[in-house]
Parts: sequence; C-alpha cells; structure tokens
Amino acid sequence: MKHWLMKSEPDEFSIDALERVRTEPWSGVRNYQARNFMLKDMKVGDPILFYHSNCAVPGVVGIAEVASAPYPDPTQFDPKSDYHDPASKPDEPRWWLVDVGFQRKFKRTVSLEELKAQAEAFGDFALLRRGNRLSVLPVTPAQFKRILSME
DNA sequence: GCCAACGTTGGC
DNA sequence: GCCAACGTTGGC
Repeated sequence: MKHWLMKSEPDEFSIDALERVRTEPWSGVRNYQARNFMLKDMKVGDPILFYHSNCAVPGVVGIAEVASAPYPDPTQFDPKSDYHDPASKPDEPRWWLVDVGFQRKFKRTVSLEELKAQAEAFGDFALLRRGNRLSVLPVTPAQFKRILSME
C-alpha cells in the first residue's frame, strides 16, 4: 500500500467540501508526473494526506483515500470546461483521475512551516523540495506516520 | 500582488 | 534536439 499527498486550493475545493460530498473525482490534473501517479501507482484504499495550498496557512488538513480505479478525466472532453484539452481523443484519453474519498479532518492544520522545521527528520520529501509544484506526490509510510503524530 | 521555479510549446 | 518564450504553481 502506497501513501500519497494531494494538494487542493481551499478556495476551490477544501477538506470541508470533501467532507460534505464524501467522494470527489480528482479532475483537472494536467501534469504528466501527477497523472502517472494516479494512473499507474494508486490503488483503492491507499491513504492520502489532504493538503491546502495557495492559502493563508498552507499545510496538511486531513486524511482521504483513493476511492476508485483510474478512469479518464471527463473534463478534458468538455469544451466548456477550464480543463478542456482539444488534443485529447476519447479513444486515447490523455488525462486520467481517481476518485478521492473523505476519511477525516484533522483537529488542526499541520502547517508547511512546521513540516519545514522538521525537514531533516522527513528526509527526502517531494513536498519540501525547493520549487516543488507537484499536486499529487508520494509520501513514505514513515513520513505519513510522522505527520499524523504532529496533529 | 509579486516573483522564483518549473513544465510545456513551438520555431529553427 | 535545442532553447527562448510563455503560462502556471504556490509561498510569501
């Protein structure tokens, strides 16, 4: 079982929004590395750290899980969608996603600032790499556990 | 709102 | 295949 971290801008889709809808198709990922994690490496039931980005206090705010096998992101074929990709063909979809299911919301935000303060204990962590912009990234079991212990 | 970092595009 | 231009991400 692999562990993951997925970023979302709370203005767009927050942990509270996920708690309300329970399950959300993770549409709109348009980065090949992030897509490949969803398409090739995720399995139903894998734990996910839910991360709020681009906000006052960026950080991990809760736990979700992979809730479906990968399937083509429908927004790529929708001309009205911001995520429309005219170059993608229905018989050969370029963008794939998984459903993300709510597990629980943290009592408090484990902030990026706190994570950075422990950067050494985390070792190599994609989230803390300089200039990191990946919105879907792998987390080791030890890193996952450490973040849970910081709640 | 600024801007550094990074991915993608397209001309050559 | 190189690389400049451009667009986006995301912390601050």
